[in-house]
Amino acid sequence: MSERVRVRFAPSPSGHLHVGGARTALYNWLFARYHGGTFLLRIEDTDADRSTEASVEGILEGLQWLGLDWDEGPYRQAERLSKYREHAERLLRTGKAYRCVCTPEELEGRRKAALAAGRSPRYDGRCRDRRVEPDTPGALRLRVGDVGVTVVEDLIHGGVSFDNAELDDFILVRSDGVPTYNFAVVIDDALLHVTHVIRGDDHLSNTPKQIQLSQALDFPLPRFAHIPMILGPDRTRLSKRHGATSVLAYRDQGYLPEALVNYLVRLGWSHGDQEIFSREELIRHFDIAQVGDTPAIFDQAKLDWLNGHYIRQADPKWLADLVVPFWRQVGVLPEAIEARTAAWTTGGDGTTFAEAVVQAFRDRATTLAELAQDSRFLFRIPIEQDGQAVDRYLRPETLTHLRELTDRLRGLPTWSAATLETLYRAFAAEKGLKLGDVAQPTRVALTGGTVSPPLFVVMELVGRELCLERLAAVVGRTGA
RNA sequence: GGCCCCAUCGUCUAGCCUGGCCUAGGACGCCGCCCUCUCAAGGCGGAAACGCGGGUUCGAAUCCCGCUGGGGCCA
Repeated sequence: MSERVRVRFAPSPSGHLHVGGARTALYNWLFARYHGGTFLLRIEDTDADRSTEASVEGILEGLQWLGLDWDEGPYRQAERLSKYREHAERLLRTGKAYRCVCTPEELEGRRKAALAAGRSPRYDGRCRDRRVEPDTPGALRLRVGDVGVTVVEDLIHGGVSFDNAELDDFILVRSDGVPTYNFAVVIDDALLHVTHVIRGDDHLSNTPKQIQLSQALDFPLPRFAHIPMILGPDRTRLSKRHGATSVLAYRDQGYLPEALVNYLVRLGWSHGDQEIFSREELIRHFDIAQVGDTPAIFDQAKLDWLNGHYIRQADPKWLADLVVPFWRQVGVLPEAIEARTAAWTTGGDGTTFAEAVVQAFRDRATTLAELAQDSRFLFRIPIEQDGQAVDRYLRPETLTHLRELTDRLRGLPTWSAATLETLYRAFAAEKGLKLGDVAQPTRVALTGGTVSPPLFVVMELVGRELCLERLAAVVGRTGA
């Protein structure tokens, strides 16, 4: 490829950045980075009724979070209206386009009639040769020949041909002066020197029209790559009713951007058997020609697995910072974290309290939200008791043992996972018990449930003071 | 309705272009075992797919046609 690659992501700001759009952006971004080209961003906001500034901001935020940095833009179509007008006038002058004075109501009526009569609901071309005064209001239509075929040379689908007779004289500019999608896209892609149009499959049917238009305008044709869509579990186009589709919603649930990127890139593309890709590897290996042509179903379970993987791989320091807002969501305030951090002396290897927590809990969390929820009992806040666990593990005979253990814990010289384990093992051996016979009841007393990281790590993290308090509450004694 | 796209385990996919190496490979999920103070993580193992029908060929998941099914675009 001798020409300098220029690609674009062109969302319309009528909603959030959803995972389908994110994948399209990602493929464009990777294509640009692989070729050392330019990735530009364009906001398709000609539809003022449906476009919102909040949506623009959300889209930019989502892209930034995913690490998809753009080199140019964001361009806004709403600020480029004069360019569309200019080229519309040119088409009108050269006779490539004509003014159509049919009203929307008339068109709708004829469309219905055609459908009822079993004919195709295409525009019948009745204004094509009608002579109208230059300033007559009305829509602008492209004059499309009805012989021959238009072939889309697609990087993913190969040559796809459309009968020109199937194309009608589509509208370029509505009677209210607003350019249509197909018109604005062609103008902008040409004016911005876009070399490759990488977009969703749903635009494949629009492409012959855009090719016709490019030719009428004497614009060079970009290359096309129409990537298959992402579907929901019911095999229909992914939408809100399939649950979270917004990129920022995944962020807010505690997914890591690298996990989402890794998941999305593999949805429709593969590189042998490799599942995990660093950003550098993606840039090195991503080949648009390797993108498959079959639609893919979004699978939350696999995303969860990847997210868990990335959480386990992540630098604990970085994770510890990320988890703070999630703790807040489950009622752990920053002051509580600060207090624990200040009191945290064990370890001595320089790891902070939060880092130690992350290391202890990350093997069993798929999201940061889950990690925060699982670890909230470490703080001095009311904890939920699992009634079944209490009934099962905190029976009178075990409480006797816990009472004795409490006394020994109070006198333990050094409060660390290692010394605690030694103490517990010695106690169990002395009483002829299995470790689990005393470990599980202790776990229930401290955490409220039967599931946690290794007990002695948990005890170290909870700290002697709070451990003794919670044990005392359970064995029915006060005063630690 | 017309046109266009698509069709390998439940899901993501390798293989298809350039037929034989496919007893169809990997991953997620699921099931089992190991590890073990619980749950995970990790390790090991298992069940699980070429939509159907015709061709072409010595031979087809791979090429061709049809059907069926799904998706999309036209409003």
